[in-house]
Amino acid sequence: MSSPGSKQLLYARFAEIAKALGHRHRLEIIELLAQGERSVEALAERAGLVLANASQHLRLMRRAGLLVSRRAGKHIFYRLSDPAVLELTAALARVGERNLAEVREIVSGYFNERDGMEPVSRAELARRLEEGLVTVLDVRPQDEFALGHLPRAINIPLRELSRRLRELPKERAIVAYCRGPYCVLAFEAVALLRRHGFAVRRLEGGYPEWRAAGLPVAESGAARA
Amino acid sequence: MSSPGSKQLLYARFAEIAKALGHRHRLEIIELLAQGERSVEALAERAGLVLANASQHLRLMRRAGLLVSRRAGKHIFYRLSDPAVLELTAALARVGERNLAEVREIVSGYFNERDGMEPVSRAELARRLEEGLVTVLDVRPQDEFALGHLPRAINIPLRELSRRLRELPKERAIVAYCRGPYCVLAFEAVALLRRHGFAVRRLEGGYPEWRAAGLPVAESGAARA
DNA sequence: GTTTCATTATATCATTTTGTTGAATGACGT
DNA sequence: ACGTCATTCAACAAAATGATATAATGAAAC
Repeated sequence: MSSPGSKQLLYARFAEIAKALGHRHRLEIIELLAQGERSVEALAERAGLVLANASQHLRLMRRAGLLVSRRAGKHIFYRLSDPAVLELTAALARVGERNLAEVREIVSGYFNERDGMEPVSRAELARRLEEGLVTVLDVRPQDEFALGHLPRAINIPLRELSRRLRELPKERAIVAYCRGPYCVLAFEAVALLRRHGFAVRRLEGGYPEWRAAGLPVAESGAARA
Repeated sequence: MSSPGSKQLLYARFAEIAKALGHRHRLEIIELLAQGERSVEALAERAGLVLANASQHLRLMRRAGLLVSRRAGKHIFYRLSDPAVLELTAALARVGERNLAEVREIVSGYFNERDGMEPVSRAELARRLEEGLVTVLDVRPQDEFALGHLPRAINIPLRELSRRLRELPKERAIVAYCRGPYCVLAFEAVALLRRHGFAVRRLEGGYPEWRAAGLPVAESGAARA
């Protein structure tokens, strides 16, 4: 070919980005960062990695252009470099769901067993929120809720849910959400609440998808260090 | 976490897909397959790989769900499993262009040097095609043209272009295209034709993007083995 | 049924990636 | 300046990946 290698160079860079996505733990870190900026330590703890290992993964993704970091005091905070990163992981998931039998089995097995109902679309929830007809339940950990959440959402982390059921209304519709399409928290919450007779459905996607769609969000203002 | 590992399984699968994209040669193979179905041998030759090596890469991508294969006679033909694969590589490129300085430099260096003008958008070309005001030039190799091309496009492979200039009109606008956004053929063609005084611009993206947008395409009918 | 030939599988080796440990860096508080 | 602490770097072993040569497969042609 007469190509002078510019394409080769570009594709080498693009391949690096793909490689940076090509690890279970790194995809999980991206899911966490989609909730908002976090320190290396917080990410390591949440992802179940030792600090140095998490640091390695983060550095790799930063070099690939997926993440950016900033220093604040003695902590270093990472965040997604660009909303396009979320589109990228969404495209990855879509290819998987449509072309890998095993993925479809996991989804229909585990996830549909917890919630066989269709999720509530973002558009529908936005409408019903305006009408004030629905209680929105955020089952993520408190710190993630603080970084940003749906308007008027109440936060009951999944692990506290069973002992805080009285905070939820029985006569109103509830819509639960968490980190994203493959986050198990909302599925578990829906299964638990249904067993207790609540009228609960799950939101399509999670908080990052809601925000990426340009819908209104709220912040607790608290954690912004 | 209380998660029973379903998410881990899913993310492991998704990571495999990303890994399958994480190699320069494999991205190039995908670019080629975006033009249409091809045999292992044809792909190996076009990508500059030895057969066994190409076969390995293809198998890997098939297992990841990016490709599917079918047997026809003694040849095995691969193709993209899903249009979502193209969306995935497009998302990859977008993250690269927006977040890697080196990518921007290559694009503005090599590519913009050949064609500093804005490309013609697909919508605009579609409109001007209906009005019959434009000559569409496909500079890909003949066999790729045969697999599908823009309506009324004429095919002059780049390597024949300089000795077939008389086939092109001087007084009409020309729009050139090739395999996709990072294919060098159309850039080289535009540079060459401008030097010879033709009024030529480049199409946004290439044939795969045109077809993915749902715009009309033509086939030479020839190569369909 | 044997031969042919495109493709895939296997074996091998060099290279890269991953995870761990412990040391080094660099900003902060005293 | 000094110690403290979060993060990164460096060094290692284990695992994976990539490329090549060669063998095996399996459909097609005779």
